[in-house]
Amino acid sequence: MSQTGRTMAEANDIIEPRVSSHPDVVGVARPRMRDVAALAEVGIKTVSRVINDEPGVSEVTRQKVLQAAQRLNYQLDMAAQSLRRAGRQTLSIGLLLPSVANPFHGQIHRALGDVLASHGMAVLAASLDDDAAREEALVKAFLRRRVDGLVLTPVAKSQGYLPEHSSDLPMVFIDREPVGTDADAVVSDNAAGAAKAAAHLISQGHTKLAYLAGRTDIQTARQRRRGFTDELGRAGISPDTVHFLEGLRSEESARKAVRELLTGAEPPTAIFSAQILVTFGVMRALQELGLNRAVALVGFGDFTLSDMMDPGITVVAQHPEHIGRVAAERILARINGDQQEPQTYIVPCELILRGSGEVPPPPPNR
Amino acid sequence: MSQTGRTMAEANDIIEPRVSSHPDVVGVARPRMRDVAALAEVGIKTVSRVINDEPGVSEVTRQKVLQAAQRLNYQLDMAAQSLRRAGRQTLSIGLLLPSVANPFHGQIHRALGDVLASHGMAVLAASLDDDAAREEALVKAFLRRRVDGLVLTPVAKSQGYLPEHSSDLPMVFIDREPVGTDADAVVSDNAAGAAKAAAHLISQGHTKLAYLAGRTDIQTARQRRRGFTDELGRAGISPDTVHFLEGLRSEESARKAVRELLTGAEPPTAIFSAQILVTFGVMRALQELGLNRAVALVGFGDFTLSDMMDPGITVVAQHPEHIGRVAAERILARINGDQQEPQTYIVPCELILRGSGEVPPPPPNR
DNA sequence: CTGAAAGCGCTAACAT
DNA sequence: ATGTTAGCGCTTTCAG
Repeated sequence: MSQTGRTMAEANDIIEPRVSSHPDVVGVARPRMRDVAALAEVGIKTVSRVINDEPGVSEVTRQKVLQAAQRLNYQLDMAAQSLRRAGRQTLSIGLLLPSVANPFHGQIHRALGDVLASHGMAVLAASLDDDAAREEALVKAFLRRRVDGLVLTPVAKSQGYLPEHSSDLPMVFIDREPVGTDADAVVSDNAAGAAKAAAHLISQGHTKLAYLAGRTDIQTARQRRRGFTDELGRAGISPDTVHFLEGLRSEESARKAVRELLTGAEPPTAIFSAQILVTFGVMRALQELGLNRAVALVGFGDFTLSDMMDPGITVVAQHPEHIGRVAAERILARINGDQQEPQTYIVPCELILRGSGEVPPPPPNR
Repeated sequence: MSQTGRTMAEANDIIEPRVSSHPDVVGVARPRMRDVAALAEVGIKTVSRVINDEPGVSEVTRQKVLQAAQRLNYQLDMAAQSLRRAGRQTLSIGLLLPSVANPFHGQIHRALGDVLASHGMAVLAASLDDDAAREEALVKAFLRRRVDGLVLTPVAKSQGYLPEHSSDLPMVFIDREPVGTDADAVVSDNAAGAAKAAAHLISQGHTKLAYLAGRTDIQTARQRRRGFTDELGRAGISPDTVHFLEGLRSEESARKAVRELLTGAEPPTAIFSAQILVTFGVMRALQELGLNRAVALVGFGDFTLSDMMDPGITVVAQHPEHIGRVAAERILARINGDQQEPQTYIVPCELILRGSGEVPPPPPNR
């Protein structure tokens, strides 16, 4: 009655602490199922059944195994498990964000992580920094780790670098839609949000508007611009009377641009900022010029303390928790075999009035 | 000359696309080293050598293998690799934070992730929400995934739940020191930072101070309080003249507390807030009471737009990037076998003057 | 209800 | 320089 080459008596008496093979590290190697089986005096498969909550084990045996596992502080090795298991899932997904330090994406991460954690799934997170080369490298790194799925904010112009059979790998794009690949996407309703901002400013009586934005090469920026200009059209405002200042890559460049805009000819009476850093730059410029209560401002993207500004900043708020939650649901569905046609899920934006967007235009006289 | 039971000719001609065993998923299973070996007409070990950049392969063979790998879009399976490889490392670490949505911890995450990524290591991140039960559960989940190390912000009163041989698992605590476990820690110099704040307010002539804080049961809060009171002692200010309001668990409770404080008897002329949400509450209360330019404020913890407030908020800034970087270096060192005595690494704080801390006390007359 | 044997994809150790 | 074999810790398959 030998068990894996060791009698039961031996199993109880002789504990051979395998020395860790780690360089410079002395210590006892972590126990394996064999060790638990030996201690519980059962076969290894019975341990496997107990650990995995499979049926077909008597309660007595179960308890014996659980006690042995506890005594040895046994922890299943999921890597080994997933190597053999049907489906071969690793119960992990890869998350690629512009930066985990960015509050907007941090909130997405949080919501997504919570949903996935409740399904026993782990999240591997990495920051891209709008670096297309990194995007490709990190996707490959995640593939080597055999993640069950990928959730990413694409920065590369195209996701054509993905292996042809990428359809095998569940993927959900967030914030931006993919290019050159067909996959689910979860995005804000950028066009409608920007349109709401335009409509709001127009409803306050403004006609001399300015549209300020950052990068123009990303989809979200184009959608916001389209929503804004479409609304101008609906309101019968000629785009010629609107200042479009784009390509503002930093808070500082936005600040300078606004200073020039407002001290130049035909200054606008209301500003829409399509990007959060641009919004910060606009706020600075208005404050410096003492125009914060004289020029209206609506910003795309909410932020902490927006209501503490003078005046409070009216924004088009995105809902990162919502985006994260939907992305989590989609990736889970795909992992579980959902084969429906890839689809883009649109999360609505919300116009939040706080004062800056309700600054009226100056009286028409003179 | 058979290769894994298949002749070379067959290897080239017959491609047997194993069907994915995934439920409802049709598709070709990802290629293994065997497949690459067959295509390149070499042994599997040669493929292993090439893929892992091991020496002892002729350039010609190398190229043959690389081409085959590329053609099949081969990606190494790191899980299988780590199962057999010496050292058995998974090249991943677990990161446990209060919340990945918290900007302070997001910045730590970012810095840590960058350093680790440059060493080919992945980061599994999870949010704890100050839930001790979650801490333990998530640590175990990470252990099952065989992370090479753990970086965590402890919330449990003690880390005694860790397996006895936890010394085998490299661990670095951040923001707070561990209890009941001996491990490296990387923390802000909370005491010195709070002392700087106190010294600054006192140097501005304030003697009627208030100390507001959140939870009192965490180490960082106690250290800040100690630093603050120690400085009072050095300056010869009796703690009896100082209001200590602690246990303010939210921005709102801080706001209310400050309103009562300032409308009550013996109002302070300067406030130190030991926690960022408390700082926000204080700012709100001061603004509501119209006292933002009349009562001095120094807050512990920097935040976006702090300089845009009226007045700018003087803060004791922590350096999350620095904390993250040091934590990454420590966990890497430990993983690589560093056996030195566990140590606490203290990252200095910086007092940043922006106006609110430089509000002078009211003139003594009356 | 239980367990022995085979094998997941890979690398270590040892051939050749 | 290259290949063969065993085995990492686990689950599958199949036999009791």
